[in-house]
Amino acid sequence: MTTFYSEHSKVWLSVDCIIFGFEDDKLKILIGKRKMDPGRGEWSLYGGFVADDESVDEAAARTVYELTGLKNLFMRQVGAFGKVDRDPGERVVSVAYYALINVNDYDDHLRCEHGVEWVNIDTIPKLYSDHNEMVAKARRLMVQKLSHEPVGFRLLPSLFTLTQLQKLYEAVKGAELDKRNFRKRVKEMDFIEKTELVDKTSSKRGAYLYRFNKRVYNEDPNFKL
Amino acid sequence: MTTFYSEHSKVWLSVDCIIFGFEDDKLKILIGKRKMDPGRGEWSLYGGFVADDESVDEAAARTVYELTGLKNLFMRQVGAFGKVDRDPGERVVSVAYYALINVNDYDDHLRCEHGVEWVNIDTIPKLYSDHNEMVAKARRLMVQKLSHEPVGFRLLPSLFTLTQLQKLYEAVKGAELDKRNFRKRVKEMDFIEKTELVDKTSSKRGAYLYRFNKRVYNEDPNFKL
DNA sequence: GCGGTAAGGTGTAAAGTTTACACTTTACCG
DNA sequence: CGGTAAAGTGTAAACTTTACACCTTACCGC
Repeated sequence: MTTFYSEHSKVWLSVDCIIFGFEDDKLKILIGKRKMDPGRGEWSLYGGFVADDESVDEAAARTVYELTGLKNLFMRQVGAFGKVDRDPGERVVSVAYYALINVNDYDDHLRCEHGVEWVNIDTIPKLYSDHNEMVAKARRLMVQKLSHEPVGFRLLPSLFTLTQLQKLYEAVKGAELDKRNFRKRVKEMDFIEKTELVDKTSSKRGAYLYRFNKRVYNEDPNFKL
Repeated sequence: MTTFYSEHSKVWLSVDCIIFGFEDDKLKILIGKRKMDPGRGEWSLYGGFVADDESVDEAAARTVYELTGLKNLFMRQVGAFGKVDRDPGERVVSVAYYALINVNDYDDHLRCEHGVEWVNIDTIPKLYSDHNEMVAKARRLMVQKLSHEPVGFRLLPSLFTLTQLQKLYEAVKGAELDKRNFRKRVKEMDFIEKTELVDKTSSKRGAYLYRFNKRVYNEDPNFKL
């Protein structure tokens, strides 16, 4: 508030992305082995630098797009990570973001091209620099968000069964949920709409498919799971 | 993950601080009129630049120390604010932090020297750049934090009456609370200890002073108000 | 010294929310 | 046509939250 810009030093600013997916009843994130120094070969989040002509949010969205080809994802900032020595080479401050994707939307060839893998959130290896901290904070924020806003659907296909939804929330909360209590709550939320469609891939009998209706949600935005 | 640092541009990185205090039963923050261009004369948060040899967290703590002379405050990051044009002059990305202080600890001469004022959180004027956004987000996070962790005490003297504590939480929640229900909850939290001391400044009868005992809290860290 | 005043301090019952719990249905498969 | 495996359904007890009113104390002014 008292000095001129030019007296101060600039820093490199990067973004790192924690991309959450839900597969085999497990929460997972995308990580890969670093292809550049420093830290070549270490497990790492996918990231990039913030360019002159884009906001930090835009840089994060672009980075996720480069990796996945997906746009308009649900993304939120995790925070800025700014320890002096967090990057062994230079002073780089990084802003972490998390994103929610439906794993089916992510082309597997594209995934392999970038050399990233889905790894269970509970068994993340040691990551480059402070990336484990980023993941831990992202997870806390994500759990909080999914409990109070209807964004968990972003991790599922647009049509899903109640069992799928329950397994998702069990993975998020790290605890088993009671089927009857879970369904009771879902029934009270009118914006989780039952369709006439039935999924038979995971049971002989078949389960009704449900859908999240954003319009209906906006009329009475109350969510809790 | 694929390129070298030198191909990218650097940015100036600043910190901006939302300093919360509690005075006259109201939540307030410190703001001042900008003393530099661009934006000279506009209401603004107090901020500063991140130096080479300090982390972003350290820069925020130093900035608050410069302003208030206080150390070891409760501080949390609000987030990075990185729109391209958020600063009319140059590309500056700012990381916002909030801090909790007991207004009595802040020397009023020092406050005047820096030309900052306590302003009621509900009547913040238009601030410079994106500072209103920062304040809004800081407030959300602070309210959340104070509801689930015993940090509200940081806004009060180390000895406080239950009426003071209740007024604080009423200000935080923006709603009146029931005195009997409030005290019932407080009584269940053993780490809020009654002393034998009595405060007579705000009533003829006098009210017992209480104290937050961190040790006892750590043995059974459960807080909710 | 006594009545007014203004803040401090206290318990209980009703409403609402959360939890625990077990059996029937369906359709495929062998 | 019996076995199997997932889908689907209701109720009662425990717990939490809310609503609510009166007595106490000590100072002040008369």
